[in-house]
Amino acid sequence: MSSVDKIDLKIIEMLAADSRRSLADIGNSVDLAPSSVNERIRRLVASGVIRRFTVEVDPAALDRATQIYVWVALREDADEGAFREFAGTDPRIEECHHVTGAWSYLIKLRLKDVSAVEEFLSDLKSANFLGRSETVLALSSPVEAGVIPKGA
Amino acid sequence: MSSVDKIDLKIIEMLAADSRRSLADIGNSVDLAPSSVNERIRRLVASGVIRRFTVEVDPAALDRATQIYVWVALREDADEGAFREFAGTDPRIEECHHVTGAWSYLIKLRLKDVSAVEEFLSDLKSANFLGRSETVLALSSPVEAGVIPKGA
DNA sequence: CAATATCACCGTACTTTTTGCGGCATCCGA
DNA sequence: TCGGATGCCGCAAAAAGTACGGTGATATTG
Repeated sequence: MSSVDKIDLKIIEMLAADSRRSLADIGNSVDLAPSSVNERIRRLVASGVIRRFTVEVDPAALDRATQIYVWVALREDADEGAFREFAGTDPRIEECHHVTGAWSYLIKLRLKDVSAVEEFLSDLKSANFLGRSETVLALSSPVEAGVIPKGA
Repeated sequence: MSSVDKIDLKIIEMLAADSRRSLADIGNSVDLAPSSVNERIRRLVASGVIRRFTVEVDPAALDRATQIYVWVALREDADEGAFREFAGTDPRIEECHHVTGAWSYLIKLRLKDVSAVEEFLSDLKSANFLGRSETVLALSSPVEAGVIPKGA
């Protein structure tokens, strides 16, 4: 079994904080030789526990400083498969969840500014997805992660 | 001014997809010498455009496969500063936004399972933050990022 | 308009890190 | 108790990252 033990967890934590740390450096913290740390990381990646090495970027630098949530009820006749496809492709959509409650989907957007919301909604509408929707703006975010551009 | 030109953007994209790509490899794609790519990355990090090198982890491996949104209205007498402090510290909270609309905060949680929601709400309550709340479960997520553990 | 300063890039030499692999101890199952 | 696996180690080779002086283009200024 691929268990992810205490040491793996510590390694993951260190990599999450700074994935450029050297194997020797990490090895020091977990009391393992560099080659052993390497082997563990290799296994974590191979088993899919670590999905990818990446960078976290300042949203403002990418013109995506504005965070917006949109509750969506799809049209009765909407092609739900096509909608999911659209959601996965559109770079403005950071998250999209099928949710409990009165609405069917919750979409999280990252946009340049609030004026871009209108364009997004009109895109949804012209693709015949949109029944009703409700938009919520994030005014400030005590806890927020940076952006990580979607994989190609 | 720190502009982030076309080339920087491409570099960022490549690093986002795989931050372990070699400078030589990246250099090939943007037609720059390794040392030049290095210099650009150094500047992107120094200027804060790239916030950190990190890893994206499978939520399930960290026992955080369940995504939950909680609308929160703070108690009238709640210490808002303390609440923000709490939100920033609690590892269960992935995001916390002050939002427009009927509720004051929108919190995104990553938990082991739905049963952990109750515990979270009771924590909020016993810290005297909670006025009213409404919980929304994510059933499935067409678009979802992996977890990136908060920095220490 | 010419002299000069600045900037980004390049190539090379140097250092550090990663990677591959044989060998060894330990733990488990037969 | 006897394999057999598993995880770790250390070393050597390969690769990657880093530092830096030099160069040409572009911008600045007298």
